[in-house]
Formats: sequence, C-alpha cells, structure tokens
Amino acid sequence: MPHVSHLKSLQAVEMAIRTGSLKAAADALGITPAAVGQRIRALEDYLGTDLLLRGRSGLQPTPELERAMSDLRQAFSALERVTETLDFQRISEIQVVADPDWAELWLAPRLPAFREEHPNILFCINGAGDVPLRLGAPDVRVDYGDGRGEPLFSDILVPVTGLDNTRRIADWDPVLQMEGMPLLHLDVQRESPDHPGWVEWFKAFGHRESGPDRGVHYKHARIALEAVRQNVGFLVCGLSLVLSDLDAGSIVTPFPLAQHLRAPHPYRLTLRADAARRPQVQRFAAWLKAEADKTSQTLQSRVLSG
Amino acid sequence: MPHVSHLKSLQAVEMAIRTGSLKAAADALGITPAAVGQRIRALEDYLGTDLLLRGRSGLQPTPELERAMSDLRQAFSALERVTETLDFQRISEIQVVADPDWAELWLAPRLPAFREEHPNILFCINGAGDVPLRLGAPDVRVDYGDGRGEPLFSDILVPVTGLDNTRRIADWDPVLQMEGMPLLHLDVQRESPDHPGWVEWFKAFGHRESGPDRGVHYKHARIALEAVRQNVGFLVCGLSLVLSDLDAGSIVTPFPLAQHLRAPHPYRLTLRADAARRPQVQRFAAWLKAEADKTSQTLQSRVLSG
DNA sequence: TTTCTTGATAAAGAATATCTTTAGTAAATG
DNA sequence: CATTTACTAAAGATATTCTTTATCAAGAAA
Repeated sequence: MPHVSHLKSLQAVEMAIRTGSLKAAADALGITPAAVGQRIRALEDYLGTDLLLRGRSGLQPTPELERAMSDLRQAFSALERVTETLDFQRISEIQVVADPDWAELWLAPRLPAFREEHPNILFCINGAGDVPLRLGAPDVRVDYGDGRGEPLFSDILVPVTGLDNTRRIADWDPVLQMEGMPLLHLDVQRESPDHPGWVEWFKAFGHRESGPDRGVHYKHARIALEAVRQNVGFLVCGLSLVLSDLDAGSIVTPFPLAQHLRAPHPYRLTLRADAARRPQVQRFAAWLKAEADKTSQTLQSRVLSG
Repeated sequence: MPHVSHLKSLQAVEMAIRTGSLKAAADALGITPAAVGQRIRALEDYLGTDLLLRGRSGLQPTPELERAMSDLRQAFSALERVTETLDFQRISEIQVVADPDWAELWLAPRLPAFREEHPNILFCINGAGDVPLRLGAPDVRVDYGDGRGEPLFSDILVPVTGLDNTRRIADWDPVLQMEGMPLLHLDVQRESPDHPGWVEWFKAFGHRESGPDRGVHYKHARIALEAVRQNVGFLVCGLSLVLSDLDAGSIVTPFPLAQHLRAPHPYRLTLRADAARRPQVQRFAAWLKAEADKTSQTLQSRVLSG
C-alpha cells in the first residue's frame, strides 16, 4: 500500500495549475513564490519528471501530470470541503473579565471588527454577551494595576469636556482658568491613588486652587462621559477611552495634551493557562495586543502633536 | 478562499480511522505511534474539538469528524490514485560503469535485493542490463584505484582454490606447500603493481620459491574463479568477490586468512554531478555505501576470526 | 489478585522540512 | 533599449515533524 507523500507539494502543484502562476498560487497559500517553486521542484525531483511547463506567461501541466490532474483536483476540492465542514463547526466561546470602564469604552468599540473576522467566536464579557457567564476563572482577564500579566498599554490622563464648555474657559481668569468650573469625578479617583484625577492634575498644572475635589462623582466612566458630552462639566479621563469621541468632535480636550498625567499602571492581559492553548484564545490575545499597540502609537502621537 | 492546512494531520486522522488504531496508522505511514498522536492532536488543538474517541480497543470518529469523514476518505483515495499515477510513470534508469570484476562478482549478486525494493529503477551496467547504453558520462562510476571518489571498501587479497586441492597441499612439502602447485593469475596482476598476485603473496608469506609467476592467466576474475571451482588451480583473489562462494563451500581458502595482502586501493564511487540530484541515484548510492560497509565489516571479522 | 503485554500519551531534544531573504536571470512590456 | 514581471538559486532562519524515552491505563494471562 503506497502511502501518500509530498502532500504540500501536491497542494502547491494543484494550486499553481488552478491559479495559472506560481505567484498567484503563493498568494493563495500565504507563502512566497520561491517557496511554491521549491515545493513543486521537490516533487519533481522525487519523481524524476517535470510536472509543470513554465511557459511564457502561463503554466501548463506536462502530459505526465495531466494524467493525474483530474484526481488531484478532486482530492483538493474534497479536502476543502473537509476543512470547511470542520471549521464551520468550530464554535468557540471566550469568557472575558475586564476593567469595566476599559471594556465599555476601549474594547467594546473595537470588538466588532474582530468578530467580523471570526464569526465562530462567541464572547461573554463581564457576564454579558453572546453566551452566558460560566463558573470559574475566565479565559481572558484584563486588569488595571501592577499585578501579573502582560502590559497592553499605559493610558494618558487628560481633562475632557463638552464642546460648549471650551468657550466658557476663555471668558474667565486667564491664569486660573478652571476656577469655579463644574468638575466631574470618577469614584475610583477618590478611592484609589492609582487613579489620579483633578486633584493631581491641578497640582501638576495649576489652573485652579480651590476645591479640586468638589463636584459630582460617577461610578462608571461611560456615564460620566455621557454627562461630559452634555456639557455638564469637566472630567479627567483616560485618553484611550475617548479617542473616538475626540475624532467625532463630541468631546474635546480643553488644554494642551502636553498637560497630561501618566496612568501609574498599564492595563494588563492574563490568559488562563488552560485556555491559552486554544487557538481562538490565542488569536484573540494576539489581536488584543495588536490593537493595544495601535492605541499606544496613537496616544504617543496625539500627545506629541497637540 | 480558505486554503487547506494541516494536511498531514488530516492524513493521520484518515489513516487512523481507516486502520482502527494509532499504531496501525503509524505503521502504514512509516512513522511512530507517538508522531501520529501528535499530528492528530495538533489538528484537534487547532480546531478546539476532539476528532477521535480513543475508546478501549478501537478508535471512533466524534460526530464532528463523522460529518467530514466522507469527504476525507474521498480526498485521500483520490490522492492515492494521484500518487499511483505519478509513481507508475516514474521509470528511471541508472547508467553504471564499474570495474568489471567488481561488477560481476560483488555488485551482481547484491543488486537483486535492491531491485526488488525499487522495481522502477532500471539499470545498464557496463553496457548491459535492462536498458541500452547511453552516450556520455554514466550516472555512477565505481573504479578501483586512487583517483577521486568516495571510497567504498578496501579489499583483502587471499589465495583461493577448489575443494579437492586442499587435500593435495597436505600431501606435500610441509614448508613449501605450494611448490609445484598449478597457479592461476589475472592479467592485471602482471600488468599492474596495483593488483598484487602470487608473486607478492609468496614474497610475503613463503610457501613456494620457484616460478611464482608461472601458470595460466585469465582476463576476467569470473572465468578464473570458474576454473578455481573446477580445481584447476590456485588463485590470489579479492576476498570480497568470493564471499558467497566461501559460504556455499564451492571455494575454500587453503591458508589462514591472516596471511593476506591488503589491496593498495579501495573501490571508489563517483556520481555525475547532474545525476547526483536524482533521488533514484541518491538511493542507489546510499545503498551501495551501506552494502560496502557491510562488506567491510565482513572482511574484518573473517580476517580476525580465521 | 498479580503480572505481562499492548497501545496511547507526554516531554524533550534531534532531525528535517519548509520558508523567507537576497540576488540573479530571462522573457515580456513600455 | 530600459523596465517590469515572474521565476529560480542559494543560504540561512524558522518551524514543523519525528524519534526517543518514560509513563500510564486497560485488557490478557498466570
């Protein structure tokens, strides 16, 4: 019983004939043209026969190969059905627990792009999503802090406000511009030194001397930002969480971005050891890191340019 | 267009189902059971689904795999037809030019074993064989001498004779036992100092003082050995060329093998650069070297043990 | 039961196969 | 002609794939 060898070579040959050129085959297979050529030549060497006529602009099977082409096509079309069948069934869910503000304001707007590419992957994020919460440790955690876990990115904290409020600043004291302005805070900003807020910002950059901790406190950044959009007041907030608002113009940064505080800690990613083996989780993690890198870049350039 | 990945894993899965066990699949594929398990698990990990139920004494496809099995079988049966078609066409001939005595007496008796394993490889050895001689340099050369080429083995030269002649020795002069005995020679032994014969042997070990170069001269060792078998006389000959005769008892070595001459040169193998790329030639060369090594071993142990 | 055998699995390192890179060639195109 | 395009060659880097070795579990035999 002759067992089949040179599977990848056969695949390359089939693809080369199907697409009509090594380059096109290479693209289809996600490798370089040189690699396709090598695969094919390996088989040709093994057989001691040429298989492809590399004619001018276009490939042709030699008579030897021609006799096998029908079965070859059939084989790979069957294999494609196999992978399609298997892939289709490969539903997978990922349980995510993350810092609530980050999940709502950074992850949520980015996730649809990932889900479009991976419709088989279902999510449960902080208990809500496609699938119900499961007991036990989540597959993926993203926490703000100095614990373990791979850093994703470190945020930049800046004052933000609604469109109308910027004008109000201009009308007031040119030095202590924020004096008397309505301040908004997050609960964590008074509860934890890891979350700098107005108090720290005024200390660093001035603009106000009295009652830096006065004003409304919100539990969730999303709610606070909603208030900001409605010109309720001024909030110190992670720049990464309002990038789309800034682009849309629904929120503005009233001060130069050079006047910012660095978040004391990064957001950190941890995978449950068990889950880290699943390719779906690996892909999600890789995507998270890539997106986080993009955000890092964006934060950098924003701070530098304005 | 989803291109097919994990080809080898799919092959392993198909074979495992077909044969009913990882071990059997491993044998069929010519690898170890552990490797089969790894291939399969790689795919299972990738998909995030189990594919095989490793039940007690027998494998079963999971429902997920079951849905793909039909196409999977079809794919690999088509691939087997492909390789059969291609393999069938893969006739290949190897042109060999070699020392005639070596070719007739060493290569010829060993070659059938190789040809059994490689029925697609046809030979033309010194102009004769499956296929006619072709013009130009041969694919493989085996020469005796000090030229270029990889040494195969160095021969050991000893006196040989037919069964009946051994008794005659015992009847004669206990010191100069060979005095008066009929000597056989090869043409090359008088024409070339690279081929020691009786003259050199007597000089080294005694047993005769007069007319060491007297007697019949043969062109081919094969003919000379035929005469030896018929008790025509005594011949100094490469031990490697008479191993099967010694085993069969049709020829004997009348003196202790310790009384031997070393051939001044080894047999040497050279491949035409062009031909060396062909896998068939590579396999033949590898086989030659392996057989030569065996012969080396055999010569060693014979000389030492008796 | 205990012991032996067989088949499957895990981990680690070795051996290959495979890919990318870089450079170079020949045909097609402007 | 000069340029582009597709393919090829060689070398080194990277990954996969395999073997080895040891262990485990289950069934067969003592």
